[in-house]
Amino acid sequence: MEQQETLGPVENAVGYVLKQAAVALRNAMDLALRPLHLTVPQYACLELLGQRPGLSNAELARGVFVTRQSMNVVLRGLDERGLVTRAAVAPHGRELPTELTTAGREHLDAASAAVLAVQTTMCAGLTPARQQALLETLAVCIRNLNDGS
Amino acid sequence: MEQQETLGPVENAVGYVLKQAAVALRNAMDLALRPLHLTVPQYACLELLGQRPGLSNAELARGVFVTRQSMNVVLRGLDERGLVTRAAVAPHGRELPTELTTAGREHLDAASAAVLAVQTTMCAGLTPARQQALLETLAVCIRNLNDGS
DNA sequence: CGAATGTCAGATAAACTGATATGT
DNA sequence: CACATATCAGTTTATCTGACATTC
Repeated sequence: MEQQETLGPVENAVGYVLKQAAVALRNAMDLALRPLHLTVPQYACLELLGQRPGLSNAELARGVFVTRQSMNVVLRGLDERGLVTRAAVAPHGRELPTELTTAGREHLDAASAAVLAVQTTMCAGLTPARQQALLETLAVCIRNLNDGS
Repeated sequence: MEQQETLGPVENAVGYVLKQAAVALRNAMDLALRPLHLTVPQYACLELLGQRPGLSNAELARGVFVTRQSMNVVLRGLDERGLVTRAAVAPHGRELPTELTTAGREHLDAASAAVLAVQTTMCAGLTPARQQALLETLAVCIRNLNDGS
């Protein structure tokens, strides 16, 4: 197996490395969340709800950058499992505010700890300054990409 | 000192920002490659083949971090469109070396230019030193994540 | 035999677009 | 009416696991 040969331009492209990092992170999070039977999108939804209770489907969708339709699927799954509750009637418009149940809160706490561990692993050996620089540089990249579209 | 509460912890998590950047990049690349009727995995395969002609399916799969099965699908698509050719008989074992056709090379050249433009857009305003730091920091993250699994 | 490879088949996850109904 | 929301339905894309034959 010739894994560590000469590194061509491919391996040095920012996009390539960025994708690789995202995939590795995704896999690690999947693994960490599997014991809790949560997918990454489900976790993201719970986390957002934990910080901002009462968000509606459309608001959650915007918060995680997916369509309302995608978030609807996630939300229904969480609802069926009793991790969230949705208001039966809409207090305003068609918005159905969603909140964590006790079970949902417990799942979220466990999941948060697992995800934090992943993040700690990922950033091992990086000084706080370097982590901050990573955050800021990525923020610039995101803005650059989204401005164009 | 009071942090402004508009940004919750979610938006400051490294994983969150990393995913966001990867999604934004993916969308931008999809857009850039659409006129060429190439998906991102197909482009990645062409790029790798351009730099290392004669790679087999399994080797290509390892190069872009997907399974043999996934790469097989990509490769078949490219073969049917006449962008790559695969040896009819295996010179060694079961490996079927793959190479770009003339049309494949042309597609690759156009795709490379489009992808480079995306990358340039993404990194606008970043000094070479900051780009380099981004690459190195991400490399550390990748290593940290993969060592654990 | 054991290991790597190519490939067929089916399953899944996570997103999408389109259409429809409802409420302000 | 315009607009935002919820949700149903169908589709797409990119992956995966499992199985099997082949070849060194």
